[in-house]
Amino acid sequence: MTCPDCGSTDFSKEGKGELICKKCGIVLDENMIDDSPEWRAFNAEQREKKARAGSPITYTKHDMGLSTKIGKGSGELYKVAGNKRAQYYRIRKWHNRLTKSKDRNLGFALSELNRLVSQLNLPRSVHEEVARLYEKAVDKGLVRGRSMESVITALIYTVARKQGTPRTLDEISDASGIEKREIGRAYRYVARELDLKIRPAKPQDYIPRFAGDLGLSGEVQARARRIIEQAKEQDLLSGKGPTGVAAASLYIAAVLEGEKRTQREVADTVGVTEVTIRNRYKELVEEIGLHEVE
DNA sequence: AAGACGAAAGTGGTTGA
DNA sequence: TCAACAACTTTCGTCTT
Repeated sequence: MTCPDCGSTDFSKEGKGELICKKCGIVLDENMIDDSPEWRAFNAEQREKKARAGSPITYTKHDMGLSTKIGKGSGELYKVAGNKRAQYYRIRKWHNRLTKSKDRNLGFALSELNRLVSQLNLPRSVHEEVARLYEKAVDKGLVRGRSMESVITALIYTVARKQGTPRTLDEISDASGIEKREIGRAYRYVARELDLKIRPAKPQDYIPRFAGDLGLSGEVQARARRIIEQAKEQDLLSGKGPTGVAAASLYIAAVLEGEKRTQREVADTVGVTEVTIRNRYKELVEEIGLHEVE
């Protein structure tokens, strides 16, 4: 940022809550929120002690921010009696080997997970859960013979759906660059092995996101939800793709609420074709008396 | 001219023998 | 492993606004 007055880039936070240009003295911002701690520390030890928040324990860091080591450096083990020493060395060697290879795997996989989560705009809870399950999958040796990426993407697919923020296979495939077929395979395999109960995605879960993408109001969303509810009561949805249903109900709701979008617009953002929208839409209009349009 | 509609043929995935 | 099947897509011609 540059000073609008003199073009200088040199600023100081004079006192608290004000941003001042060092060259011409103009006050650029006031009433800023002061996020520095209210306590003072005079050395590293005090800082450590007074800080109330450290980095949280998290599965998204491969060692949860903590890791185990047996004996620090070379000196530590001399405290152990001579005859046991060789044994401890061996234990340490293997411990290191095991955790190193697992760490490398996890480190790489989790950075990929990071990338995908942010690209797909998934909530933190999904991120955590996937990281947790991935570690479990590694421990069970499920990644062998499959690429880490495919397992990660499969888990994202599963968890996102389970937590009510589903992403379509297409979206995940686009973001990860992995074939839908491959994701599907890994997904079934992992779900079976890890004993994840998965139910088909609910059309409702797609509503908020796609409505947002289409710039539709809350009324339209509520309307779309009601349409889906009615359709479900009449058993119109079994076997139908949830995205198609979501798309059609959004389309109808938008028309009814006077915020019409074209079938093409809806189809493109949801990722189905106009034809599918039309088919669902026809069924819905027929079966539920939706003639309050005029 | 753009959007909506629908028929027909093609595709990928599930199911049941 | 194979064939049958339903859902969905692609393509394209026609109708409506």
